[in-house]
Amino acid sequence: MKTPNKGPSKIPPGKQSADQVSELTTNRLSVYLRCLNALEDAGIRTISSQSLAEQFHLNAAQIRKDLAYFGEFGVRGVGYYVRDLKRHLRQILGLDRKLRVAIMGAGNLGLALADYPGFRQEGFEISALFDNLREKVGQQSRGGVEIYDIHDLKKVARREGIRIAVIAVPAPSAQHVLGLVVAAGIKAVLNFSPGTLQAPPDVKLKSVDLTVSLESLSFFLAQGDGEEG
Amino acid sequence: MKTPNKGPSKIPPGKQSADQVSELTTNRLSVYLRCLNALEDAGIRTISSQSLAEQFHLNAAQIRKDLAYFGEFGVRGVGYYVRDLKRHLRQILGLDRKLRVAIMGAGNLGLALADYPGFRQEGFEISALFDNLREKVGQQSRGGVEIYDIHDLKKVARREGIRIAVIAVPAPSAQHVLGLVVAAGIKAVLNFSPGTLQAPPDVKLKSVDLTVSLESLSFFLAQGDGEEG
DNA sequence: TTTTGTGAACTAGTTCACAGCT
DNA sequence: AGCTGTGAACTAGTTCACAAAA
Repeated sequence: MKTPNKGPSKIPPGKQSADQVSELTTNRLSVYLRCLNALEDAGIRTISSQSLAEQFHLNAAQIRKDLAYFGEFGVRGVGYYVRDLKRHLRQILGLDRKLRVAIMGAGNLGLALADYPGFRQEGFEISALFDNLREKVGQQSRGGVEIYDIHDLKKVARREGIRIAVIAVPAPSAQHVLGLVVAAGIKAVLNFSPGTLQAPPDVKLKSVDLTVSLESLSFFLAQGDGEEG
Repeated sequence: MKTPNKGPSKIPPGKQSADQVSELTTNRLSVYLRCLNALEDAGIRTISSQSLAEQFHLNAAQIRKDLAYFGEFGVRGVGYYVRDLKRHLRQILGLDRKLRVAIMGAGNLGLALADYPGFRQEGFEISALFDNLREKVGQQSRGGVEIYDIHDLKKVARREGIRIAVIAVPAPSAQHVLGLVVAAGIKAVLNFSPGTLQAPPDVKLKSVDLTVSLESLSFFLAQGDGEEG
């Protein structure tokens, strides 16, 4: 037995044990889903972890292990049915329903994200932009996303059923805006502002720090310039 | 023995051993640098790893260990001199010179990134946008970044001394554009298009995958919805 | 035979705890 | 005394390798 910890109940076949699954694993599930989409478009019906790994430069054992956290989706001697596994992954990732997203900040970045086609796929819908500038409120993005006054966040979020907020405001307002988002009952936040934000423990905050990314590239270049001639 | 490779020479005090430093460490160096900037603005001259850790929710031992890869910057009994450590970090990260950046793709996202203020700080300069649409070439972003024809990448990159490319083109063209970037001799790439790209081993490719980030939030919400009432 | 699912081994990353410097 | 720098202990994550299923 592998789990001596958890009291009496062994986890049933339809597991969903969730908490002990690392974020690295769940991120990879997204990647697998994308691979499966490509395979299905190519007319492939069935795939082994081995060949999935080869085609997309992954590790076969890791794929199997990641999937095993959530159930037994494969068939020994065969592999995985593409359509089946896709359905399971979409269900695990919560993509089997429409998820509504608000973007905080209707500046350059916010407007770009509102119309970003990658956000539209797989069940996400950008429902609203929010800003505090009078002249922006009432306008809409090129793609047709309405800009609301940030003070109406709670009302609009409730009405539209918004579950995710994207923070694309200048760094100095980010913590304040996060506070408004949390107060509106939104539990999942994707933050693009640089620097660390403080969120309550029941709120999932994921940050994309463009400064850190760029500086990491700078480090790489500095190494190359220093060493080899 | 785990490292039978590295011959005799122990690394000298001015280390810079680079390769064996993990990316997690170098990413944290960026974070430390940002913290130090804040401290200096606040007029703090000296800081211990302990209080740096407390103020910014980090681990003191990890800070010390991260810094120790690159030298001995602290003073026992005192801590680190803020200004000094800042200078060292900027030098380690290669931020002690201007780094020129090109953005591939003058769509919504590319234009937003071109004018993104976070990119301008710490020695980065957005020198050019590139697109393949005739009507965009010759225009410029609101912030004044010129849009060039993507076929002139090699020429412009050489002339302007561009060291970093940001890929903000639609997913289907991303691999092709990466090829052009590599052919232009650019060795560091920040990719915003979803999906995996293949780059030669001497090119550093860092990807920001917005789809994966959003789906990770979706997973979190799905867990919450499933479990608790 | 093929390929999964998974314990065991391994590798990487983090935190502890303390010797030694100031 | 106070704090760094660092080996040792610990924790997390990955890969191996094989028994069991189809």
